[in-house]
Amino acid sequence: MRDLSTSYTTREALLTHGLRLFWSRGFTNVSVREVARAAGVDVALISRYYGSKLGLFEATLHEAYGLDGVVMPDGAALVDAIVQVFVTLDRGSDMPSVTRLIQMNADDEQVGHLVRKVYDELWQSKIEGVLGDPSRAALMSSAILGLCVAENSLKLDGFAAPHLPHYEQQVRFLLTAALNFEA
Amino acid sequence: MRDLSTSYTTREALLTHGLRLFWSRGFTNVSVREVARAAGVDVALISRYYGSKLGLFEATLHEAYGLDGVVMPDGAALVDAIVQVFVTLDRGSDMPSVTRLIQMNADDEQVGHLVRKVYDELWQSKIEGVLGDPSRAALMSSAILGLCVAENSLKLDGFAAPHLPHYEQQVRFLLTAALNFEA
DNA sequence: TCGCATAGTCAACAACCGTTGACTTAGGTT
DNA sequence: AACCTAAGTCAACGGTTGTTGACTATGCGA
Repeated sequence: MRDLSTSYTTREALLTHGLRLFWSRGFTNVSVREVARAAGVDVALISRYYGSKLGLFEATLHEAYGLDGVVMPDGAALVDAIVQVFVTLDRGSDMPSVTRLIQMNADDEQVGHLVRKVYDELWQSKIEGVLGDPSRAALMSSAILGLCVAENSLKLDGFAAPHLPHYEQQVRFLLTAALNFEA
Repeated sequence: MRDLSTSYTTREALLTHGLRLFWSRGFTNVSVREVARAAGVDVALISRYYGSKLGLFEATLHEAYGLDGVVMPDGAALVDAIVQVFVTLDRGSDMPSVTRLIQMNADDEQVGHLVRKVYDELWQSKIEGVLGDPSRAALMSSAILGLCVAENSLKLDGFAAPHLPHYEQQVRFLLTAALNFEA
């Protein structure tokens, strides 16, 4: 049987709802009281179990991106993989997007540092490992970020409708261009 | 002689310091008390003169981007113009960058709407007017945004040092690529 | 000189923030 | 049964937020 001890359930509930809320509205815009209310538990339990609000946030980071060892293909397949993860997977899914995470938490210095570390460990370093060239990898990252910001934050007309056939084509185009960059 | 009536000076001081602070740390992360302290005036004067915190923010938007009618060139010169405004002008200058403004205020829905409107009026619609193609214009915007986010928010290694000769080259490359996008 | 509108000061408001410590309750072990 | 550890509850702390209204001071026109 599954372990139904209350402590486990509470911790998990806090983690789940913290994840959902932090990712939808950013760290600073979500209060611990709100997370606790969503999880149906007392506020004090957050401090008890995760030490602090930041502790809970860090836990959600590990929960979301902690252990998966994503293997990056190279060449044109790299573009496919990125498109799949950043476009197909992120869109319409509950799974939090790293790029969305970045743009939602650009305001807080402390959190921004954490987020940056996650992005680097999860994507930047891997893309760099595949491409070999840090400069080109950085350009690819910026292309990814730009597309995400344009869509989520700026809500540009061209990107506003996710079902548009243009979108994936655009993403693919820009990524391929960045991939072929020569310094 | 210059008009030295106190009311004018106070309004201007609030506007100036509000501009500086809002642009450096975002709307939500700056308190009205902080702006008032920087301006050397009482907090209540913000509500008096600008109605509310949001009112002051709107005023700073108009102050920064209100009246200048930027004329956009076309073709390759468009890339030059964008590079000049978004890279050369923004960097190291006190003049607030629109892209920086966008990324700093992505968290607040109310402010985000204002910021988006400013960006569209100031750049997106103009780029679109020059290129004719909304899809390509959106792609250029996303390229611009990505470069800005990669540099300011993510602080990627490749972009961390503004004096790097690579940077302008990268910007130019990605913008040109987006410019040549064909749907 | 008498108002009077405006500028500026001050204290307080109600609401929210993250965090803490004392408390009661329950479960399992000796 | 007695004990003890852990879980959960509750109220309060000190701090910050944006905003308001009553107050005084100043300068200008009648």
